[in-house]
This record gives sequence, structure tokens and C-alpha cells, in this order.
Amino acid sequence: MQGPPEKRPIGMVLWKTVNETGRAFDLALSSVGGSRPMWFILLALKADPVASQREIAATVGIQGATLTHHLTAMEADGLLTRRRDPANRRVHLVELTDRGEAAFQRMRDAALDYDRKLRQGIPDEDIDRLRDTLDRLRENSASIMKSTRGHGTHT
Amino acid sequence: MQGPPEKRPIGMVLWKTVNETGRAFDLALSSVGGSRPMWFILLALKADPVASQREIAATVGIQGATLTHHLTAMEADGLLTRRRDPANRRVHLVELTDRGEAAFQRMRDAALDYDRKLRQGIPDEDIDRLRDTLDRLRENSASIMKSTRGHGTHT
DNA sequence: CACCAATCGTTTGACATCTAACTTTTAGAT
DNA sequence: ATCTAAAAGTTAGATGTCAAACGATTGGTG
Repeated sequence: MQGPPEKRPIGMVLWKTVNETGRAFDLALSSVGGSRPMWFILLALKADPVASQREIAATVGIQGATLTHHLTAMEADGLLTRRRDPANRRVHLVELTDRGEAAFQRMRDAALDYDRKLRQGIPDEDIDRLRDTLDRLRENSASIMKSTRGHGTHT
Repeated sequence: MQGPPEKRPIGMVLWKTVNETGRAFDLALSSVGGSRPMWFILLALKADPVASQREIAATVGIQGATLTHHLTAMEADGLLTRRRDPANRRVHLVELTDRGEAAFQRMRDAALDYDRKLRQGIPDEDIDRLRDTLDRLRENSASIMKSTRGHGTHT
């Protein structure tokens, strides 16, 4: 007795979707001098105009080391400033400059246009459900990470 | 007059979800000596035991250059063989070796376990809907890529 | 005060992915 | 037959991401 044909694992579908949609998005952003991580970092900063790096990393879902990398480049490019929080000198507070604000405005047009095209023909309700289910997957993966700490046996 | 509060752009939620779930998955696979791209390539080869590189790349959603990179490493590791198709010598046919088969079996346990934990508490119906909506997003992004060919104005 | 552990961020070195340019091979047109 | 264009892979160089180790700062405890 044989079960129903195996469906594609959801992790693979997710990964493939982000690879492919991400390529298209990067192409759209590069036409205004931007990139995916840059756009999402700017977006996080607009939502929270004076944020610590830890907060930004959590918002965009990348590791601190990766964020440092991007912030260093963006600061060198004059898009933002980093200064220590006088109240807690471990924390680095990040703020957009006028130049960063302008970059945000430029990318926003490209991003909105891309988002509209990406959702073409898909009801808002479906997108909302998608967002909810993705959130649940993220919650589960956070649990997995916590319970898997240090179980690696290789290398 | 002000519209409803902006929802998080679906592209950002997607990207964040794949970053975070992918980290957990990589951790699970590394404990049996595997990695995400390796696993998905093996999976594609199991579904289509003698495939061209072009087919594999399309199945897993990466570019040909990226696939070349992984296949070179996996071939050096004895997991697969590459040989030219006598009927069309441009094509390289890829096949799993016994060693590759064994690697697949090892990773499968880790992958199934991860998949089960990831879906914990989420109805199958929701996962099916997720898969469908992701497919529609991929279709749309394919259309965007076609119509955007060469519209880049920067650099 | 002095130590110790935790927190925030950076650095380093590895891997993954992409685009653009290139090689080899095939198919089509003349 | 030869030329040209397209297709399949590879290579080179750039960017993005991570984990692990480190540095600086703080808070807690003796």
C-alpha cells in the first residue's frame, strides 16, 4: 500500500520562491542604485527612526554580523549615521541622513511598483493568509533553533 | 484622508522567513554533513535520476553558474558523476553514485524531521494554500523578469 | 572595589549566489 | 560547405550571509 504522491517540501518551495522573486526585485532596485538588504534596512529605519543595530537586525531577520556589513557600506555612502547611545555606550544608534532619506524615496517607487506586479491577480485575502502562515513558520523555526542549540555532531 | 496602516510588504516577509527558517534547516543538515543547496540538488536528482544541469537548475530555482559550483564540489566528493550526452554533446548528464545515494538517505532523515517540526500546529490545508500562493508569486516574478530584460539604467 | 557574566557590536574566514564574459557544440540559413 | 545564432556549461569577480572568536561596556555579586 502506497500513500499519496509526496508533495514538494514546503521549505524547498519557499527557498525557490525567494530566490526567483528576489532576483526580479534586485533587478528592479538596481535600476535606482539599490539592493534588497539596503531597501529593507531603510524601511526598518523609517519605521523606527532611531534604532539600535540589534533592533534593526531583528526587524529585517538577519544576523548582527551581516547588518554590520551593510551599515558600514551605507554609512560610507552617507546614507546614515552611527553614534553611541550616551545612556548605554554598548548600543550604537543608527539614523538616516538626508541623503539616506532621498535614497529611500527613490527605492520606494521601484519597490511599490514591483510589489504591485508581484501581487497581480492574487486576492488580498490570499496574501494576508500567506503572511499569517509564514509568521507561523517563523515561530516554529525559532523554537527549533532554541531546542537544537549545540546538537551539531559534524566537523 | 488616510488609508489603513501599511501591511508589511510580502516580499520582506518572504525574505525574512527564508532567512530564519533556512538557518534552522542548515543547522539540522550540517549535523549529518549536508547543506541546503546540496539537499535540494540531491532531491532533484532522485526525482529525475538522469538530468541535465539545465533541468536541475530549473527544478531547484538557482542559476546555472551556481549549480556548476555545487556540482563541482559534489562530484569531487564522489556523490555524483557528470558525463556528456552522446546525443547532444552540449548537455552534461548528472547521475547519483552509491555514495550520493547514501548521502541522500542520511539527509532525508534530518530533512523530514525538520519539515515535521516546521509544520507543527499548522493544518495541512494551510500549507497547501501557502504552496499555491507561492507558486503564483513565482509565476508573476517570471513575467516581471521577462518584461524587465535590460531596463536597468544604473552602473 | 573587584570580579564575572551577559549584552552589543565588529572582525575574520568560509560558503552561496548572482551577472557578465567566455568556450564548446549544435541547428538553421544561404 | 560555411556562417551565424542559439544553447549548455564554465570561469571570474562582486555581493550577501553566516558562525565563531574577539573587544568594549555594563550590571550584578561578593
